[in-house]
Amino acid sequence: MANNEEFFKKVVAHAKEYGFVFPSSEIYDGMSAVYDYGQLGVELKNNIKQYWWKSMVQMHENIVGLDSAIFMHPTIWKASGHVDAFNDPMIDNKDSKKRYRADVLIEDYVQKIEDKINKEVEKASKRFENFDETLYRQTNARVVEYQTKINSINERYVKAMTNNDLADIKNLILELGIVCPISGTKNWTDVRQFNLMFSTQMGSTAEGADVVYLRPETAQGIFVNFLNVQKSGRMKIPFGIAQIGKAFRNEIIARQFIFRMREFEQMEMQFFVRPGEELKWFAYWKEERMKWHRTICHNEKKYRFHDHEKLAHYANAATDIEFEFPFGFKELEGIHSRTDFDLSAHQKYSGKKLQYFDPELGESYVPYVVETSVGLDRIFLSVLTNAYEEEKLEDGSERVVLNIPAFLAPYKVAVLPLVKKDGMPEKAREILADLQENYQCQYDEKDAIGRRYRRQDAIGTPFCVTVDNQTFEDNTVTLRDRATMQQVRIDIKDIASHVDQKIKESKQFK
RNA sequence: GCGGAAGUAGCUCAGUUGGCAGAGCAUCAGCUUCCCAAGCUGAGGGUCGCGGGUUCGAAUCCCGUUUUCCGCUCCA
Repeated sequence: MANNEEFFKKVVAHAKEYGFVFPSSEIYDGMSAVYDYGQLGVELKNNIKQYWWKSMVQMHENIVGLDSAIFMHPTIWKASGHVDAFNDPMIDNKDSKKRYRADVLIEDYVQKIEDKINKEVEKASKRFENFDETLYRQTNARVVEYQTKINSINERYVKAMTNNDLADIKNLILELGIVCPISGTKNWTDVRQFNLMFSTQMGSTAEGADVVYLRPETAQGIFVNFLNVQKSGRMKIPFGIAQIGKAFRNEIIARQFIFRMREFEQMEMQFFVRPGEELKWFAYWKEERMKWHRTICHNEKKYRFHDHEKLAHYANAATDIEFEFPFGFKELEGIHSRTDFDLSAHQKYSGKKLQYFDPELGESYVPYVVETSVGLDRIFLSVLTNAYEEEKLEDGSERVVLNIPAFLAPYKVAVLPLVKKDGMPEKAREILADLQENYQCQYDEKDAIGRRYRRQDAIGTPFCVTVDNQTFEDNTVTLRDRATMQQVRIDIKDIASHVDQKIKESKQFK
């Protein structure tokens, strides 16, 4: 594990050093869990996006795209359950360092009182055979006393929650003498509210402004546009809507570099199906998506499914595709059978019908939804961690190489004059100009050729084209392969077709 | 959020008891070089994370803060 930690640190350092990922606002000390993509990172990220879009939208005639706004009507987040699901008050015990939900602590306390009541009543009823008037009265009085206490606790708790009076919830915990089950102490921190969603105001005056949220997932933008797309695109079920976009989550703790960020990018596809057919499609997409991932990293052992046993409120089946990062197997993509939860909720909250008339069945229904939702930044990280390699070469020297699949590599070709004289730079720039039409290319004439090859290795450029003296004799160049370091001599006019072929091969699933 | 450690040039780090801010690599310019980093000459680059305090004097001591890493915690 220590090795993996070291390895991961090296990948992170490499990402920064070569311009893949920078900490956000670095000159102002940075922002926790926010990162910027640099000149190489943006290329890699865009390539991943394009590949996903092509696979999902371009290659499926029944899937279309969408780009919905980040701001949405606040009621959407009530309908989706996001507003209610994440307003728990939390409290920490300073001695045991354990965190609890303050409401659960109070509920547990109330539960204990109820247990006491039950015990007493049970005790009393056992002696019921030889009826004991005194005991009956005593028990009755105590039940009333407990019940009053419970009621007053509940009343105060509800009031505090309604007024968002977190200080009073803490007071209540202190007054009741609730102790941490682990440390047994009452050394509590203040109660704090953790809300998953970022909020801001819309409207230019403070008084007239409404609270709006930054979307915590892109999916809802698809659901609320379901009928727009279906009708304007004349879509027939089953069909899908795909979207790539930013989402925002106010994570309590965000670590592991770009794995969990507060601002991140999702690539989602919501597939609308007939009720009752959702599990069939769930199985279909589960398999399809796994195949897709395996074109990015050809090592099958790096991927696995993690089926959810405990399902979210909206799902009737769910699985994750996990990737083996240096810090363990972690979720890359979620595939969820969301039932009709979202569309039904929006139908209810908006008062608008969100139904589809199925001409084959001759009836209307709220479609069921199967979702594929993948973290773009996580794929990025999986590509990077999987690509990074420190090689010991035969001559004893070392090279750091990023084995990024050619079809995703930030730069496809580097064009290099063997030496900076004899017209080689000019010839190289000629070739470069030609290749730039189709590929992201680099030109480099500084330093010895071997060093330049290493520089390209370090940023994952799969091909290096080198102009030498022979180029002027027969119009050929050498083409070096990143992985093997082998060179072939090919005609200048064949470079493009050669590179094309290799790029194509790089995503072939073996 | 709690606890621990760290933050000095682009990177890796040194900096003694508080006394002129350093090295290697990298970068840039030039020379050399016909195929796999570390040849020669020269140059640029730092408010020592940030703010305050102690001191004649702080990278160094103290307090606060922030970021990163580790552990805990959290993650429909």
